[in-house]
Order: sequence, then C-alpha cells, then structure tokens
Amino acid sequence: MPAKRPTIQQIAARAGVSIGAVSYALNGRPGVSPETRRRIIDIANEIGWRPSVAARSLSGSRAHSVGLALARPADTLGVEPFFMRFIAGLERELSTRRVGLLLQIVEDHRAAIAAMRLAWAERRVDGMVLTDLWEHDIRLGVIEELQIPTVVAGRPRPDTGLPAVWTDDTAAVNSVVDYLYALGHRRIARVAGLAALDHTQVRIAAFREAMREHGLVEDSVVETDYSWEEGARATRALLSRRARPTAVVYDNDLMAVAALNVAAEMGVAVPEQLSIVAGDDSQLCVLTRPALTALSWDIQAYGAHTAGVLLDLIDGGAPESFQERPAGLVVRGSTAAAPH
Amino acid sequence: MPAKRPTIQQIAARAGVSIGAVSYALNGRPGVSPETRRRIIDIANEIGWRPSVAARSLSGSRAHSVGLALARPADTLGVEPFFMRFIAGLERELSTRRVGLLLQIVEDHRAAIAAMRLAWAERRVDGMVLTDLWEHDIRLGVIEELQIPTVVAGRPRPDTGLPAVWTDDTAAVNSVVDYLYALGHRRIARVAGLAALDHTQVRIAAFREAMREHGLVEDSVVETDYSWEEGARATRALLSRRARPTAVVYDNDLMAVAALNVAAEMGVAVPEQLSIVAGDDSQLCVLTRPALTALSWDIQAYGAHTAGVLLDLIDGGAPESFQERPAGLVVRGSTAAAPH
DNA sequence: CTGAAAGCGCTTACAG
DNA sequence: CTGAAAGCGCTTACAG
Repeated sequence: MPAKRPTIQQIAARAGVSIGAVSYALNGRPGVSPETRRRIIDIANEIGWRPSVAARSLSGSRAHSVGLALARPADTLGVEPFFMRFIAGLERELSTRRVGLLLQIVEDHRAAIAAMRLAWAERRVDGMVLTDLWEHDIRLGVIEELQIPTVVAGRPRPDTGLPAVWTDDTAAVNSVVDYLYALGHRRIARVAGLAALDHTQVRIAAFREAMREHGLVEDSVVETDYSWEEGARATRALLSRRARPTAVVYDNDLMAVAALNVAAEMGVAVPEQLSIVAGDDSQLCVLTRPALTALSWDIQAYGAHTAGVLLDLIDGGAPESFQERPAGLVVRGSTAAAPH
Repeated sequence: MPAKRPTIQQIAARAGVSIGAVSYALNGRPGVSPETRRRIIDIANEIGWRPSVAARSLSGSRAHSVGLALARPADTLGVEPFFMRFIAGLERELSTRRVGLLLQIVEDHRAAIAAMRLAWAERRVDGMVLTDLWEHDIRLGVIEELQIPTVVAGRPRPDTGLPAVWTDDTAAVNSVVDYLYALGHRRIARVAGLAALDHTQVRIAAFREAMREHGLVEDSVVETDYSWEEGARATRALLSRRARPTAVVYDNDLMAVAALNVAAEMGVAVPEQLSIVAGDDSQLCVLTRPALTALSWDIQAYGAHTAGVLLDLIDGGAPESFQERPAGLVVRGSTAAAPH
C-alpha cells in the first residue's frame, strides 16, 4: 500500500494559486511573480514534493530514462570488470540529470532487439546506449527504423549518423607495439577479441600496420570470444609454435590472466621468456603474479561521457561525438626485455 | 523526434468501439464479446501497439519498475563477479513479468537512501531490492517510513517484516569445516567479509560453532571489507603466525585469489602446506593455478527468486520468504590433506 | 502576472 | 455486453 505522495494539487491549494502557476513556478518558467514562486517552492520542499515521472512523461512525452541492453552471457559479464565500471560511469552522469537507467541483460542481438523494441513501444526510454557494435550489426536497422535517439559506445559509424564516444585504439595499439619493440621484442602476437566487433578489426589493422612499420612479420593474430577459455587456447597455440612469440598483447584482462596460467603450465617464464600485455587495466591486473602490464583508461569517464552525449542528443542537440584520451600503458611485472 | 506510437484511440477507431472496450479487451477483462475482443487484439497486434507505461502508471498507480541501489565503490563492483550474476538473475524474472529494473550505483548507504527516496517520490519504482544488509542498517528506517515494498536479498530480518531470499549459510560453513577436518586440518582460519553485514556475523558464528564441535580452537577469524587488498593483508597476518593455519576459508572469491599470491610470495605451497577455500565459485576460481575449491551456489537463481518474491509482494501477496538450496563445495586444486 | 481548461494514454466504476 | 465519462498528475497554450 504505497503511502500517499504529495501532488501539485496540494501545493496549489496551500499556496492559494492554480496548479498551472505551481507548475510554472516549480519549473522555473516565467509567469509567476518572484514572491509567489518563492512561496510555492518553499511549500513544495516542505511537503517533500517530487514530480511524478509518469505524469511528466505522459504530458511531456519524455520517459526520463535511457536503456542499456547488454548482449553477453551473464557468466561472462560477471568476470568481465569492464561493464560494471562502464555502467557506474553512465549512472553517475544520468543521476545528476535526473534520468534513470533501464538495464537489460540479454543473450544475443535478437533478444536485444526484442528488448529495445518493447522498451521503446512502451515508452520506457528516451534513448539507448549501444555497446560492442558489430561491423554488420542487426541492431542498427531497428534503431534506424524506430528513430531511437542512440549513442554508440565505441568507434563512430559514419554509415549511421549516430554520435559516438570512443578512444583512439590505433594510438594505443601503436604505443604497445613501440614499447615492446624498444624492449627488443621482434615476434609479437596479438590475441584479439570478437572478430565481429568493430573495434577488434580496427585494432588488428593497427597492430598489423605497426608491425609492418617496424619491419616485423605480423602473422600472429588470433581471434577469440574474450573468454578465459579461448584466451588460454590461443596462448597455448602461440606458445607451441616453433618460433614462439616473445610478447603477446591481449584484448582484455581476462585472457591475459589465462595466459599467465598457460605460460606456467608450459614452463614459459613471465616476463623472462614471455611478455604479456593486458587490455583494460582492471583490478584483475594487480591480482596476479607477476602483476600485468596493461593498457589503462578511464572506463568510468567513458561511461559518463557516453551518457552525456546521449542526453544532449535527446535534448535535441545535433549528434556530437566525443573522443576519450587514448589509453596509456601501465607497466607492471609481466613485461621485460626480450630474451635473446 | 520519436516516431508516433500507436494508442488505444487508434485501435478503438479502427474497431469501431470505445477506448474503454479496447482496454477491457486487451487486458483480458470481462465486458466485451469474444468476437470483438478477437478483432481488437488482432488490430493491436497488427499496428504493433504496446501500452504506454506512463499512462498505465498514472491511472493504475504502478510504475512497473523496481529499483536496485548498489552501495559499493564501482571499482570493487567491477571485479566482484557476484553482482552481475545476481542482476542477470533479477532481470530474467523481471522481464518475463514486464517489469523494468532501475539500477542505481552509489557510494554508500546515505547515497542509497537519497536515491531510494528520489525514485520513490518520483514514482519510478514499485518496490526495492535490498542487498548486503547491515546488522544496523539505516536504509531499513527509510523503507519503513515510506512503506516501500521491499525484498531482502539475504537472511530474513524478523525485526522488519520484510520477505527475504536467502541461503543457509550455517549449513554451508559446516560443510566446509567438516570437509577440512576430514582432510586432517586442525588449525583452520576464516577471512570474513564486512563485519557490519548480517551474514558475515552469521557465518562467523557458524564457523566458531563448527570448530567447537570438532574440539578445535577458533581464534582465527579476520574481518575485512572483501577487497583484494584486505584479503592479502589478512592472509599475510595469518601465515606469519607461529602456529599458522593449514587451511583458510574466504568469504568471497577475490580474497581467495589474493591469498594464492600471498602464499606464493611467502613460499607457502598450495595445497601442500595450505588449503584455500573461496566463497562464491565465480569464474575467478578456475582462472588461478591451482584452481580454487569453492562454495558453489546458483547466484542467478538467487536473483530470479528475489525478483519473484518482490513482485508477489507488490502484487499484494503476503510477504513470503524463499530459501535457496545451501551452497555446495566444489573441490578443485586448492585443497588437500593437511601437512603433518 | 495569473486562472481556467485541454490534453497526454491509459483504467475503471457507472449507466444503459 | 457496451458506451460515455471521470480521473491519474502533470504541462502548456490560451484567455483575461
């Protein structure tokens, strides 16, 4: 039995004005004298009034919420520290602007589309955050069809006209390759994430290009699904080669941790015989021995900026993308000079 | 510019009936003939109509959403796999019942209270999920004051009258101690979570009792904040004792992983000289060498049941708690017979 | 500067 | 079985 919550009716009655006046006063719009406004605001505060989102939504045609549909198996999400940090960042910005976050966790893109369609049809959300874009992403068609204000968390997609918040993966990849090269590494491998993802391809391309620039062979890119298991498998394959790599760069933290174990299991010393670089610099990186050298960037800020861009778009602004500072290398114990 | 979304007005017009009739037909209530109902439903499906939550909320005084305010620093949340699995479970049940999840990530209980108050005052939610209850928990006062339908994810609190979804920690703790005892361990320590939490105290009490029953000294309980750092510190202290424990039981996975590193750093072999048991059996447990023996339980089901209990409560049912199956021990490489 | 009124999209007694 | 109408709590032109 919900307690009775105060309404503008009550405020109007107590202030001796119409509800229209109350609405104007509370929304800081012209049409009421300073004194009346003051009095109305005081009453509202006194009785603890807050506008009903339902009523505001109905009259203002804004839901005052945005949606995030995460399409990954829940068990994987659990150990992948990226998402909680990203969500916390989103939340930080949304809550300061009084917008709610509707979180949906689904299995795949088909389910994500169903969830988006429903949330939109029910007018639960004013816009959407899209993460982990695929090169050929079926969600984009629905966004376009329904004209849902949407921000891409990831590289801009000129084909869509959607604003994006992203970081310069190419610069980050370059800095890693440069560093490893400087340490004397010549056989450098890359264990990449999901091949279908936009940024996976960008990073792979950047890696190949960086290798070429250093005059190195770049035949050692393995694609995975980001899971611990595939990270381990890829590492095992790489370390089984006749001319095995002396350094491997991973696309997330989880796989880098897996790599550490595989190296131990195969008797390959880290960092003496093998250098390992992790992807996201979560707490996972300091929880291993040796601790993992990683590409570090501010994922919470990434989330906050993503929310900001989306809210600006919803508020009618022109789509404006935002570029984060590139990730920087944090060197720990898992990288060292190449063995000779 | 949101696309125009269909309303019952349009359906009524096309069906040649009143909007009242449409509402009755669509909600499966009596008052319309089978044929009319059929026709109305067909039209609704055809034009892809979905009820506006705002309109339903306003007339029905239901928000069709529930809230979860997580009060932990975001960085810790990130590496703690528990929450994503729990949230995924919540979501699974909520979405089948057409209820949204409003997620709020806050720093502490004060902020959680502010977030709850606001969400409730704005009528964004019909109820709340409360996790990580403290023995003396200031959130309970607000729940009581505002009469917010609430489910406790954790042990029931008879002092509140709130329904709870929980698992028998005592049984789980007993099974661990019994097992370690059977392996010959006599000095067993416990690295517990936050002292302020309800279940921390319950587990500590259960641990002490189990030790006493085996005639063992139980002077080795250390309280922490669940973080990697405090887990490492506690382990270091325990392993520095003259008569150091041969087995340590941790209240989550993160600290158990930290323990593994501390053991390595101090030259204590796991499991030969030290057995380690982790708390939640997340993927973290299989990502270490040796893999961690852990208390395993279905956190997604826990989340789903929690949502179910809350929705039943919101639907006007009497508060009904639900007890999960106790956690079972999954034995991996981090436990072995005690050294002699 | 202020009041009275329509409207957002539903639900739900209340007459017929 | 069905229609007409009030109401949920706001916002916003429109008159005064």
